[in-house]
Amino acid sequence: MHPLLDGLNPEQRLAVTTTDGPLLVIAGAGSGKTRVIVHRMAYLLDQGLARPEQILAVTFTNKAALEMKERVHQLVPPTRRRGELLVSTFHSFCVRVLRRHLDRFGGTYTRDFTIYDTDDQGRLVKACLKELGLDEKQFPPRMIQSAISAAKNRGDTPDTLPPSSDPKRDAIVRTFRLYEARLAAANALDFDDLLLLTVRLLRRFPDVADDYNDRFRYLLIDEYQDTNPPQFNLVRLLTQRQQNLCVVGDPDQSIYKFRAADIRNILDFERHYPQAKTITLARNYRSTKTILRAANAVIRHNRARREKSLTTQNATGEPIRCVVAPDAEAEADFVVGEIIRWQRQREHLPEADTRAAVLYRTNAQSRLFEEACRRRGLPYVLVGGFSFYQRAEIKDALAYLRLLLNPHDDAAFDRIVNVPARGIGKATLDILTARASQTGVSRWTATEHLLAEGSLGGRALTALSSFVSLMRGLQAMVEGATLADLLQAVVKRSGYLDMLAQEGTLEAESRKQNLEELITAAAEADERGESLRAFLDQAALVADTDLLVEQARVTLMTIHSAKGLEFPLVFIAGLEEDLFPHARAAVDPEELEEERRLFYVAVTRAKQQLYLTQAERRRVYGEEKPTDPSRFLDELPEDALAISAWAGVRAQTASAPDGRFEPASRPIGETPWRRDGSPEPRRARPGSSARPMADAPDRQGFKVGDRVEHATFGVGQIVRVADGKLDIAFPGKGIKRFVTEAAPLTKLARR
DNA sequence: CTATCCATATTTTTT
DNA sequence: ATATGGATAG
Repeated sequence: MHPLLDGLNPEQRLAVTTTDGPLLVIAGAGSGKTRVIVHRMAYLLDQGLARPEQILAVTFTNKAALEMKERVHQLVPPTRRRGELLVSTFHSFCVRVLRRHLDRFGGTYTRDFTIYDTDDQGRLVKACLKELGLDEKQFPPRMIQSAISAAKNRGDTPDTLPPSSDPKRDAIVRTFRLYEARLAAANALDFDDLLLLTVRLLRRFPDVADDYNDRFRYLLIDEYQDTNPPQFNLVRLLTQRQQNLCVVGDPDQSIYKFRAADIRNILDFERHYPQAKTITLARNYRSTKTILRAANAVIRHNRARREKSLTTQNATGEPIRCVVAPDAEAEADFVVGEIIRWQRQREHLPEADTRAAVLYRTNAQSRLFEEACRRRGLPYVLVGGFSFYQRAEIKDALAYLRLLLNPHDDAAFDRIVNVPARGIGKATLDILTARASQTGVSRWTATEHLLAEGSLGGRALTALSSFVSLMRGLQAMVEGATLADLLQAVVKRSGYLDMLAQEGTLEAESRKQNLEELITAAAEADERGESLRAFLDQAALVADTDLLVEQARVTLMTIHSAKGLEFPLVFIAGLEEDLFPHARAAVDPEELEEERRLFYVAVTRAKQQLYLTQAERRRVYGEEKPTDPSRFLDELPEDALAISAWAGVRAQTASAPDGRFEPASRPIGETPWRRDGSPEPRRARPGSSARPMADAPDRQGFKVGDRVEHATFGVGQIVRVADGKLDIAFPGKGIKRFVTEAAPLTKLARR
């Protein structure tokens, strides 16, 4: 047998070797679909069916792309893969195409376009509403924003939408029109545009489409159930000349409807490609029988689905443990305590077999788990939330760079024109806005016009012209200087560093450190020979999961971020009505089914042991409210659970004599953790937060709970002191370990 | 024009 | 509980 097929089951082998024509691989959770894609690519290369540059593989995140590429490289000797194997996300691929060909349109858009992220988009929508005199209360920007995005993904433009007497529809259409005009004036594309314009480009210029059709002889699409209409169109356009298309996905794991993903793409694949062969991978290699049985039972409650039941030869495994905690803090404490206990029992095992994940529905839940981890000194990595590239100072610095590359980037302009404050206030900006919208030019051009006319008052004139000369001076550097030097000049000459220095707060210090880290990243990009353009593209398109540290033994993330990942130990937290399923989803039966698929995804992340937790009370908008158990809990087979009753489980809070926190809740039948028979003291009141772990201070006087500053990572909190090593949690960056003597640390005052 | 205070909404999920 | 935005004062 061919060595690349070794260790694959018959269906997987078939999926790897059926290389001719369209192929649909319905791959259940944990059925080794990534493995199939990887081996398929390796097989194509090995058999000489394609050279690397003739293969295009599309994954859901850049991280997955990198990993997949690496795995192919491991399977195929370098001699067989001269040329670049293209594995990327749809968005990254489209940026590549557009950077090459967008000029063909001739109009306002050029290949120097800027990418507007969700944040920029939101600001723009707000500005448009304001300009149109529409009330934000009546038409929430977020709602308008998603309406515009939905319309775009349906293929609508402001012109195809008829004027409506419904004030809401009317507001949407008018905002949509202005929004598109402003984007065009700024030579900016939002995330949706990246896909839409690529489709339009390939349609309008058949020679370009032909080029790509000739180049890519094999197309592989992962997570096909989450493709949206423009992505589908793109796939269509790339398979005009040949249909060596392999799509892999699981309809039961479709969880991105809010992003316009259309599950029909995968359900109707055989209709779209009549020649298609279909292979189903129904054997699960990941989870225990118990976990899989639960997953199957849950997903069976969805009506709109094709029946598919996964089987496994794995062990039966432990029952799924369900725990009700009195409140969310106790829930987090319990989870962290269990992780510690579980990992201790497995100290002798390889690290990969001791990894744990805490999954939750909303990012807001992450904080509690972070805090619990810190209290217990458990190192963790947080995925998502406010990632590095979402920090204000990082976005500010990048906005300077964006403006240097594209002066018409209005979002960048607005972001930094008065940051740091240089005397350009509301009045001046209003004049600027008026001029820009009257003449339909960018804010930068409007500024130039205003300055040239000399119609501005003295103070505004000085302020604006100093800004313009700052940018011109920096612009002169763009060609010659390295990225790192350019960035350094930006933060220095703009006065950004001075502003931070003047603030003198810890917060400002930490921001400064973040900027230094960005400069380090720029220096690394310099070493890779990356252009400023590539650096900014990457910053706009990185997903939070892309930054995930694989080695972390504990990962906190939303279920959405966990798609495609697996862990021996998984906790699904917050199993409460209105949280999971989320209140906004529970009203619509279709959305409820999507929530259930989300739950299915969460359950199937677990390999060995699964915990489901609920908090009996949870703070919502600062107010404690009682919760109801999630309806999903009722959908699990009772005999797969460690407890079956959910109502009325009320555990007392236990606290250990040495001040450590113990889980405040436990499954029925387990004795509370207590060393002596003393009456249980009440838990610290909210507000006076928990005492940190009472580790002995080391000889430099660093204690758990101290706030410290590190030269590179900024301000953090010590979470563990042991064996001459310090674990320090840096907000948003996870926990790093240092050797006490060597670490460049400064102790800071307690908050 | 900037800084500060107070009211208000805010929580799905992400390329 | 916290972030944002508007109003007010300096």
